[in-house]
Amino acid sequence: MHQELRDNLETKISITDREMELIASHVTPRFIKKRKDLLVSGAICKDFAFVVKGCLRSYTIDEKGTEHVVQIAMENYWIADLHSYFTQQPSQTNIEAIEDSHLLLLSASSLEELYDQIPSLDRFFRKLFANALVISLERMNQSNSETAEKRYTKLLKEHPDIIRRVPLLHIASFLGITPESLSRIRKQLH
Amino acid sequence: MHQELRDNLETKISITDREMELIASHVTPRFIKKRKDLLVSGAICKDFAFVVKGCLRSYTIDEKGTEHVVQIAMENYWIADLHSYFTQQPSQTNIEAIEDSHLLLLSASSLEELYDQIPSLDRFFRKLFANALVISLERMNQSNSETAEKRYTKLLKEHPDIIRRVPLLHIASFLGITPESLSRIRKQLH
DNA sequence: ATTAATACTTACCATAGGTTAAGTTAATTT
DNA sequence: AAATTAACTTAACCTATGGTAAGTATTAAT
Repeated sequence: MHQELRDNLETKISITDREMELIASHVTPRFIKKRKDLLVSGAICKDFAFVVKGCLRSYTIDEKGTEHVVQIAMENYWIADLHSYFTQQPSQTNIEAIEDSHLLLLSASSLEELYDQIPSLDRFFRKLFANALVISLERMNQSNSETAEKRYTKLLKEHPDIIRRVPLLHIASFLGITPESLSRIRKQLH
Repeated sequence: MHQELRDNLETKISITDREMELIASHVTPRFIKKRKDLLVSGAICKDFAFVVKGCLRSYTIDEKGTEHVVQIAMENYWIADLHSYFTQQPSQTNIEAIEDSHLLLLSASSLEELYDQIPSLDRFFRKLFANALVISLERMNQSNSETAEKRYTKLLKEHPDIIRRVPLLHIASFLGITPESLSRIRKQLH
């Protein structure tokens, strides 16, 4: 269970056995059933979740009641409402399991302690956030420069796993279009 | 000239005089005239630029030759093509001064050295990238959930400085619409 | 197995924003 | 200060995507 986390950390930093024990002692395993919530908007996002197995989405709900998917996280991804997590203010975001999922939860206070005891964790998350930022800016740019059809075909090519495992209505929302539009786009692509 | 940078670092970490001297020795001042390029696509993004004074934009150009503004940076902001900077691969992005600007440039190799000599810089950039990520995800979400008019009025309210100092055509592009559309929106708002 | 809920599709009409084109205003350069 | 270039506006028309509604298919619950 902790091995996946260790492997993930070791993609960016090196970790000693002692350090890993310390990290493991701060992390809480959590199983969550499909369609159950890890976070509901209004609550404070207590934990940064590392996905050992499964699939989750974070999303907001606008005034009209429409959902907007912010992030889709599968194995070896991290998911949270970072704004709420960092500030410990109420979340605007919901996080829900798309499949039965195994998570490792790291609370904000635990992470603060770990930053002080294992300085390379600053480096790990510096790299993690920098990567995520590059991806987010690229996604924003695509949203401003490409049609929904191109965004879909690009996602299909680069993340076929998402297309396979995530319901179309959530993919549509992630792409910023309605399920009806994505259905039409798919049809045009035969 | 280095004081602005020190102040910026000290919003997130504390810095000793010795550390600041070391940082200063790795940083290159650069003056850039309005409408001149700091980075052209195809080149490798050598430097992370801290804006002491002035205003710049990063943007991509699509197949049709249309520009898409990715980032607008004014005083105390950092700007670069992060993907190119981290990987030292050719950039897809251009960076251009919107006003005559004073910058402090930090090369990728200098930054690597500094990370090893001043561990708290990992923490500084961890926080910087985390903040930027939160903002980028929020911007993406707005793009998926709000009309161009709402996005404009929100920008007007939260960043009146941008509206004042940046030409409308670049603001339009940043918002993901054409200058004609933004002009129409402005008219409707009287 | 049946029922109920969730996911997906289709079609028709509506609209925000894009495209084109022409003009005006403002900022630079000579 | 004239000339040039960049920035902004307006209007008529067009298109990608949204909204609504009704139906089918799939998955989950009883």
